[in-house]
Amino acid sequence: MKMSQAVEQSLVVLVMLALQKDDLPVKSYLLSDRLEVSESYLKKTMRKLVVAGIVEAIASKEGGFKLARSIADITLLDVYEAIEGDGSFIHATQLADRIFLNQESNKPVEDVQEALDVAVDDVLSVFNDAEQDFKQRLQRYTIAKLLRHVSAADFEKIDWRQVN
Amino acid sequence: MKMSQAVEQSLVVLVMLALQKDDLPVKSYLLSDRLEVSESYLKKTMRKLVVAGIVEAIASKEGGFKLARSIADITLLDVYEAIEGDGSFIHATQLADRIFLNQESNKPVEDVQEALDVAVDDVLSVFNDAEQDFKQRLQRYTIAKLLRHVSAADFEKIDWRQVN
DNA sequence: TATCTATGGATATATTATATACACGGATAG
DNA sequence: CTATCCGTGTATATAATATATCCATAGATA
Repeated sequence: MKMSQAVEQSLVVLVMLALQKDDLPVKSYLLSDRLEVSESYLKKTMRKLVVAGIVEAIASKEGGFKLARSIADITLLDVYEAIEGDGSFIHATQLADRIFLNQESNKPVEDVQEALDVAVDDVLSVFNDAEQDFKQRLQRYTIAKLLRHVSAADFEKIDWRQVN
Repeated sequence: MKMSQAVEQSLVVLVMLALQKDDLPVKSYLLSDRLEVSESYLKKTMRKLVVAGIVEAIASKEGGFKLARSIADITLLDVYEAIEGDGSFIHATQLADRIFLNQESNKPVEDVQEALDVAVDDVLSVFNDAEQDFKQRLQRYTIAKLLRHVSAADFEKIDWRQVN
């Protein structure tokens, strides 16, 4: 079970946008060149952040991407869900139903079958709870908190749009 | 980020083995036939459970798979890690290092770079903590607890090896 | 209105999950 | 002992998904 690299990519981009001087939009090729990743893929990733309302896209000359809201309002969970979606880690098949399917003998197990239905619900809710634990931890952390060691004086100093 | 279906498959198989009369070994084709899954893939999955010390394999006529230890000693985390491995959800690339790489101008950002190094460590540890939250929840649940609604009288009643 | 941007669709490639086939070694029932 | 039949290991095939590329189009603004 692995997380898409696009999540890490998104976090790095958001940090760059947070540091951008005057909150000016940064073009996709400036981001992809600097991070040495594919521009096309980065644009698709950025699109997900746009749809999630995390960044704003400006399709124009002198356009690009900028933050859509305060870095204090962007949690790691927001970024994670923007990229990975809000689906569950596990998706319930009806595998356990087949345990007692098509049986001809072994009839005196109806109460066992009922107990197993409870067990299936248990498994799903335990995994669901575990997933919630994971996501709640991500929700407690914002981009602002990530950047807490950047002094106020250093914000707004950098312009990624300068060639260098 | 999705979990392999082999995890659910493993849990169902473990339940079947737990209910097996006299703890007799059950052959792979009996398991795969009943669950209507590929026998080859199920055998590969079972092999992981063997390596993890969760089930025992007996390669012989009248052989098969049986539990290697008490269902009170098999947690959902044991099963999850047997299948998915003990690796991390996220694996650190050095993507963030490139933010300030190859820059010619923008020199007065060395302290920003230091702050970002801290931020990268933060992100990794937050995701790591979230993962630990997830896994700790799985560790609190055993197969025995899953089957707590199966009455003692119903254990040891079923023989999956009977044709039916 | 010209220009440059993000967008969307189609498609290609890489990686991983799932599935199949088969030769081999090993344990045990007889 | 030995024939039998099981799991193991390897190689390979297929499906699904992640990552990457290209290009035509729409949109915003200088």
